[in-house]
Amino acid sequence: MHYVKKYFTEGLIQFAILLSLVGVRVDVDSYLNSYFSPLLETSLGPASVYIQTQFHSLRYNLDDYSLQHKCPDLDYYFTSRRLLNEVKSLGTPRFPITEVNAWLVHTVARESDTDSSVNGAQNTNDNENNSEGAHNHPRQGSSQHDHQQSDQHHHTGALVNPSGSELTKEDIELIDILWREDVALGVGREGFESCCLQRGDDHTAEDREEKETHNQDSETSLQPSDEEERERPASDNGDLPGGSPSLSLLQGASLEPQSVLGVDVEQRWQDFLSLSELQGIETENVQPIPNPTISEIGMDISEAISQNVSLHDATQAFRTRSGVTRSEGSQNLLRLESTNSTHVDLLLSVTNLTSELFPLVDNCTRNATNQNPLSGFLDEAVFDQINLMGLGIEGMDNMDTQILEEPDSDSGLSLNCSSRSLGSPSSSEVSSSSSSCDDEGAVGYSSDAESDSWDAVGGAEGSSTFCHSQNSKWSTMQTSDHIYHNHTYNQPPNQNVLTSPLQHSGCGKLKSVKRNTSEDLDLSRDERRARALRIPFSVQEIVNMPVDEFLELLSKYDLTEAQVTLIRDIRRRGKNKVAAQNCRKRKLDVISNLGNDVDELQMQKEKLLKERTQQNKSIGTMKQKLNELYRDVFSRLRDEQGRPVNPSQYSLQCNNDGSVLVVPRRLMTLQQKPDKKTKDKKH
DNA sequence: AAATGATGTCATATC
DNA sequence: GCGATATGACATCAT
Repeated sequence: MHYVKKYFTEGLIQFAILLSLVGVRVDVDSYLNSYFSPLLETSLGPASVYIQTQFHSLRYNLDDYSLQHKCPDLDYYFTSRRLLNEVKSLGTPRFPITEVNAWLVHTVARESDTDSSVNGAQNTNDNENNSEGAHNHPRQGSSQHDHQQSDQHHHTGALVNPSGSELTKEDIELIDILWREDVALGVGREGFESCCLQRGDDHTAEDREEKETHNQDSETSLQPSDEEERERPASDNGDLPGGSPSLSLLQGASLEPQSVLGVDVEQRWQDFLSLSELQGIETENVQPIPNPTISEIGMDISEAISQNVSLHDATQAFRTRSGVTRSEGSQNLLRLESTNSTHVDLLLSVTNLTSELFPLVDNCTRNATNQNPLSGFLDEAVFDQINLMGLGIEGMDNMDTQILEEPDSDSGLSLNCSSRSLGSPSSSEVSSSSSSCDDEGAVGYSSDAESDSWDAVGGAEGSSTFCHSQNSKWSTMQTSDHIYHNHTYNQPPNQNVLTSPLQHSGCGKLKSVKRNTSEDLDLSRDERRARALRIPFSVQEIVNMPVDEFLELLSKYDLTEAQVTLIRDIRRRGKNKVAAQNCRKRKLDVISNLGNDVDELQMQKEKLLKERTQQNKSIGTMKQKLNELYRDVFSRLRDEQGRPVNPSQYSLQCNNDGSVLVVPRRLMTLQQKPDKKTKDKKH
């Protein structure tokens, strides 16, 4: 009787819990109080409240809201209820009860596998449930039924999922581990556990211990409330102490004899149905939750992962027997194992887990909620969510693949480049590379890609079909990847043979070419031409070497006509370039010198002008003094009669002997005329 | 957008 | 005559 009571209690509590999972608090208290009030004292109220709030806190976690307390108090619960009632009053769609049906399907599946004795009753029950149209999907039911009848032995200890694949014991263990981690989160642990009771008492005992440890260690927020603490002793009469009330019920259920359990589960299901019928208002008043259960479940599991739960082994074992998703999970596992493991890896495994679990839910709910017009809502939501998770993981998978592959590809490119780069200089000696286009290794000419670019530019002189096929291969490869690589190979950077210091000062045409390919940034036109024709000499060498050496070089090596022409042109242009630069420099020097000369002459001119001014000034002073002297002299002169001499009629004449004569001006004019005549005659 | 300077290149002259 | 050099002229680019 004790077991019966426990199972009734457990069933009802499960029902309440499951309803709470979908955001509904079914008012079963009155029902339970009226029939099972002693049992209800143990854990029903707290359990439903607890799980409901816990579950909604997960929903918030899924929606990236702020993290909620994992142990919400009753205020939160009543707030949630109030809000849900408000939403319900708005006439929002009713939320289907597919969650409940899903777990019941698990229960049926488990019980169908327990033993043959139970199978008979189970099959009967399945048939009954199928006839009711509220339990199993017809396909699943029939397949399950067929499998069980034809190959019961094969399916012993395994759950059968709708797709026909099996959930073996390892899977169940995995699921159990996941749920064990989620037990504190309260997501239908009991329902799932009821499916897994077939594992036996030993295993259940182990689980019990693990449950306790996990409940005590992982979720501090899930510590039972005071009310729960008070009720714990009541649950200790048949249940193990510790953990949440749901856990207590679970443990109690696990201790049940399976034979009784199979009947009781069905009885509970019948009770549930009757309860739903009796409280149709309540079941119909199932309160909607926007985008609820699947995301919550998914996040529930992922949150279990986020709790540093080491599910690695379990998930791995789980994956190894999965189908496509398992293989994907394995790939993901292989990629991610090297790094921090548990989070993403387990998320992947959980995704696979959900993808394996929810088909059961899908089919079962579809079966169980055929009469519910909203039965597809949850299914679509479920699989949308799963798909989203899968897509997310696939996206992450791709990202990881890229991350992991890019270095390889990049390194491969580098290897290609380096290998080619290493290969060419070995054959880059002039003696071996000048005559044949097969020889790539001109000194300092690492790439022939310039030929195409050069030809495209139009700078080809002579036949540039020289090794064109090979160049084309190079060009396609180099235009993007080899551009910024060092082509100096074994040569030191300062010995880049194609780099002429004079050619880096700036070149107009070169700049125009440079814009065509980014590789041209460091190469002049002649350098590109020389590279294109595989000239085995550097431009600098061609330009700067002496004439005799240059002629010897031309005669020594078997160069084609185009090469010789190009070499001569390179030398001519190079020298002319230098000459032009020198010429301009000289011109500038000449201009500068002429400017200096102009300045100097200007200064000299100014000096002379100043000097002339000084002289003129002196002359003026002297004339003034001379005039004064005249006046002074004539003022003192007297004629024979003693009269003053008129200066206008007489003038002073200085002779070479220093004598001074006073000569009448008339006579002086007469003397000057014959002198002029004599001078003119002389000329 | 025009002016200007710098540079490369070609043609030509000169040595 | 050849090569080197010098230089004017032109084109192109950058400022």
